[in-house]
Amino acid sequence: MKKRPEPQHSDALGTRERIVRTTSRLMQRQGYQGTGIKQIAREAQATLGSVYHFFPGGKQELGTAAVRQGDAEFADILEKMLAAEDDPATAVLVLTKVLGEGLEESDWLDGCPVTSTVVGTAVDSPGIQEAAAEAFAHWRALVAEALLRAGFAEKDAKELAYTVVSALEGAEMAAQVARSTQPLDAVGQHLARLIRSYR
Amino acid sequence: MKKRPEPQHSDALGTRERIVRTTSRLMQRQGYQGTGIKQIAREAQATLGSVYHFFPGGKQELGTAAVRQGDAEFADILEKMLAAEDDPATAVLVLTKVLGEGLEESDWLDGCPVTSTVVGTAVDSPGIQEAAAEAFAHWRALVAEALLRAGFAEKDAKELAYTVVSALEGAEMAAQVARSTQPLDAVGQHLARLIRSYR
DNA sequence: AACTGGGTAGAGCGTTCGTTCTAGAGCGTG
DNA sequence: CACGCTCTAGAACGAACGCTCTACCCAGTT
Repeated sequence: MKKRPEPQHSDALGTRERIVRTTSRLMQRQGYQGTGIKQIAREAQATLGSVYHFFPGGKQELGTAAVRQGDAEFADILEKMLAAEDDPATAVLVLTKVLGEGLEESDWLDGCPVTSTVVGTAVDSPGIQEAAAEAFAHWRALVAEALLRAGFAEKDAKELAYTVVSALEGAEMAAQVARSTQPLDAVGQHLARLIRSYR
Repeated sequence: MKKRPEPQHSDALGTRERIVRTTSRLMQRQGYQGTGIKQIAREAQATLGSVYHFFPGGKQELGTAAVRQGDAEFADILEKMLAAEDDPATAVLVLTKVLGEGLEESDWLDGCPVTSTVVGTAVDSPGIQEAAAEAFAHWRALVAEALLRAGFAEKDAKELAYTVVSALEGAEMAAQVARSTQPLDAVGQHLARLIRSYR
């Protein structure tokens, strides 16, 4: 009835998967409005027919898929980082360092994929904005869980999670614009200090 | 030789001024790529000829002018808020409240004009990215000055300024996406706490 | 009265946009 | 072998894009 070919070799992903990843990567760099469907098809080595076959909702559906892809990718990193350190303050500090390195290695091109995709789309495309809200809520939940595990009070954990995720977003953007890791470094130090002040 | 007509009535600004403000407002909502020059001309009640007369550099020049406009507008608010309170921690807290109110009143449409304009333009338009970097540095300097005035050590003031501006940016974006002032409220409380921890 | 130049006006250029549409390749099932 | 179905392929459409261009208005100067 159904077969599952789907090999995970880097270049041998299924067409749908290739389209989503390419969309996410392109919108991360050029934003939603700056990314064309024909460019996506070209770079994903797919055709327009395939793109509209898998995403009949057109560009908006591609955008939400890209946001969800970015959500999942960053949630993976976040989860691993928070699990690797017993102290959440240290985990956040390490995370800012890792984000800074990634940004610098991409020559300051690859910021937060969710942010770049959602900015400037709220008006005409509520689906994308919702997916982005879900992504932020998802990340916030991961941070709050880690704080709870470390013994923080529930109220403190939830409020700190808002600040941690917001500050990380802002610092990544500021670092990208300034082409410097300084915003991420400062935010890392201060978030660690803030978290420790609740122990 | 020269006369200065330039009345400051709301609708009687000079054409150039009208174009800049309209561009800034539109790019704040729709981003750089999502805003067309013809739309700018239409809404500014100017013609294409006038737009290219004042901005021969085309869309990129309009974008940088819009970013500088946003820079100046927010710097005004920031300066007044920091001057109105003796305690910088309180000033930041009040600021997050004000930003939240502004966001809610615009039905979550008007986020940071600099952020929305610069996201997704770094690749092809370095001028806009530079103007945005200058805006962030400008705001950072205002915050650092206020902290110095309040007696903070120079190193602490500068590092805190990075975190305050980055966190505000991130919180405004998060609030806009979540359609809620919660991110701004949490960041306001935590930034105040962080600043106070240095006294 | 003639000239000058900053500013206004918008038709039109070539290009790209998102989307639609028809045609066909490949393949497991009747 | 023919059928149906998923997926690939890309030409074509109308609309919008950024930008160029010529023409014109009109105050100030000579």
